Amino acid sequence: MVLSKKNKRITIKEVADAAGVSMQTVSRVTNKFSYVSEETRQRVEEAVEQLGYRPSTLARSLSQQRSFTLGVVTFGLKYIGPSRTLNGIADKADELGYMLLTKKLDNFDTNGIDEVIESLLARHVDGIIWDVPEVDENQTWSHGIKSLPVPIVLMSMEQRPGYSVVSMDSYLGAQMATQHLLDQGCKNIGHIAGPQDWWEARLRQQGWRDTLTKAGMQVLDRQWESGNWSSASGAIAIEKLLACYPEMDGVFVANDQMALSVLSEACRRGIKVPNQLAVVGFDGIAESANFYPPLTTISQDPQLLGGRAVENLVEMIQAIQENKPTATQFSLIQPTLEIRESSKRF
Amino acid sequence: MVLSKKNKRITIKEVADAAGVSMQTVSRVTNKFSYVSEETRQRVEEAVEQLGYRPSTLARSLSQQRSFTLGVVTFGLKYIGPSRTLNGIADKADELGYMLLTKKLDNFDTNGIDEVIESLLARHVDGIIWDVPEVDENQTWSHGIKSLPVPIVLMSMEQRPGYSVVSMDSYLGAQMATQHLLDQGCKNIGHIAGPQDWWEARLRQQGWRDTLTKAGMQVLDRQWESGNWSSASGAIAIEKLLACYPEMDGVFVANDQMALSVLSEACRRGIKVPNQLAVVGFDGIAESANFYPPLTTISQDPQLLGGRAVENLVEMIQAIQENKPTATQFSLIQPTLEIRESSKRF
DNA sequence: GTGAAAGCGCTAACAC
DNA sequence: GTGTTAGCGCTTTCAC
Repeated sequence: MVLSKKNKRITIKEVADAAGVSMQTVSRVTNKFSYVSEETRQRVEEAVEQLGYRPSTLARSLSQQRSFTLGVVTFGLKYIGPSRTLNGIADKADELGYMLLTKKLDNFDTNGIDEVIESLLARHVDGIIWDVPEVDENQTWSHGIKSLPVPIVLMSMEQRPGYSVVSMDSYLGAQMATQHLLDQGCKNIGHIAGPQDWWEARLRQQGWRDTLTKAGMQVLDRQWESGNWSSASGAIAIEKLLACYPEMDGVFVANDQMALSVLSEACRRGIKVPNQLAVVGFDGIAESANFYPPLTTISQDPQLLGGRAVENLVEMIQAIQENKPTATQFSLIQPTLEIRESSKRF
Repeated sequence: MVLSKKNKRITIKEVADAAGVSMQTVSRVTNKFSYVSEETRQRVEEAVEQLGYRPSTLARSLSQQRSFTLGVVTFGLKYIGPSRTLNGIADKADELGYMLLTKKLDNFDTNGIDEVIESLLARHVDGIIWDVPEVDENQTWSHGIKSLPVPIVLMSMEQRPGYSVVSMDSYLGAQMATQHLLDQGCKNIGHIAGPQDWWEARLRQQGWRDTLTKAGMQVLDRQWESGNWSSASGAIAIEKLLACYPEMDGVFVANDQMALSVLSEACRRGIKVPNQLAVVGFDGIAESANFYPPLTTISQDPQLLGGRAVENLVEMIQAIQENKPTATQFSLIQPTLEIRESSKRF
């Protein structure tokens, strides 16, 4: 294959010349709207066809000061959660006529943030979706980005004034999970949490704790352990928990990957699930329905989550275009309880 | 938050005026290279700092006819495999100074293809990575894209003249898996395949079949079933297989998700893994180490796969810049056998 | 070393 | 309806 640098783009000017009209007229034809006589339109369309002309969105972006491109910053794309969200973002962006410029962040160090944002702005994105979980309270965000020239939607964070945020209601989900275990007659409900510097992990733990307290049970430190979301860490956590809290008859695990290890360990030790130990996970990954036994879980819809973020962002972009004030929103997406055999005692 | 349309960008001209130099000189400073007197450089840098000037990559792309942006077209981003590959692509792109314009394809209908490619070209990507599995032999690709103005790297496809392709050696992996089962003393080795219109699914099946044949065993139709990669489909497949091929003492499953269901079903029926049924999966997803029992699998490194695609693409881009001929490459990435308890009979 | 002019491909604003 | 002019923000080329 020999591609030469010379492989020149057909420009609007060439089309104009070929059709014997001005560039403006060609522009009018390719952008629909504004009237052009049927005859002229025909001639232009022919020229376009013949020359194989494709308008340059890039040039248009520069001239219009609008790129119809959104910047998306994600974290941990190699995990299933974030990529499902990205999938939701991509679908909705497509639907609304935007493309995605994606960038991943690998660690939470503050330096990278500016750089990432700059690289997106340099390419004139119309808005930014920030899907990097907040770790270590306020460390990550709130940082320096006081005044961005484009709107931004933050994902999976606490509500904060001046920003649009889209999050899943982890606290509610945790309550639903724990209450479900109580309803199943569990008397000693443990918890395997996510990394404690993640906001969502803390929320899930709090939901568990509060629900037990409200039910008049006390919560001891030996009743919970934390992992790092991975199955491997779940395996370690459940071992410790079984040792420290042997009377445990139900456990709420902060994500499905870790719950998988709980089920595996139960199998290995001959602990009967759900009768000796009822298990509830969180996330609702597709595979959880085929764990053994099938896992009861708090199911969230990342498609919806990502879609909502795009909707909010595009709303803001449009408001700016029309010089209206942009209202920030806080969207809390509700999870649902998916009851399966791992917890069904009756 | 009130963002106004007026939120103007600082341009190179403003910096030039502030520093009392020409635009050209500012450009020389921001782009390093080419000499500028130390004194002038200082003044310019100060002005840049003070005004908060950030060069517009967009404008530069137009003027240089080079965007340092790669287009990536993926399929099934919601699954873990494709997103791990995307992750690898993102990492390497970052390393080499490119950004990613991502687009997802949802179905294999040919119409969408042109449109997707056009939308990338309209934004002047320097090259394209096409990570859409080939379904229905030749249907998807080979199509109309006779002559793209930019280089492209195809992923997970057969070698084809005139194109650079990066694929995993599924055939080899399948052979390794099957041979391993033979080595463990299995006499009746079944297979759960992926969807038969996927190239990789066919390869994996062929590797299994050929290995058995070479070992002097015959392969009957009732020895295999196919699913659609999902755990749910794996559950159905293993049920059928157990019914039709009851003497089966080993099974090679085309991906880990489906293998999960095999393990679950075995557990449910009290079939001992690996002694009554040895199981080998494919992909090496992180969770497979925490299945019960831990799954032996053919592990592939999507990070490496994606990275290689970017490397090849960037090489081609650079060759074009330097007006050298671009050589196409076919890269086959080798998988490895990860032996765990699900197959370890001795 | 530094600057002026032309151009990348398109559209907004205003003429006619 | 259609054309002209002047940018969008930068780089390239060629003077000086």
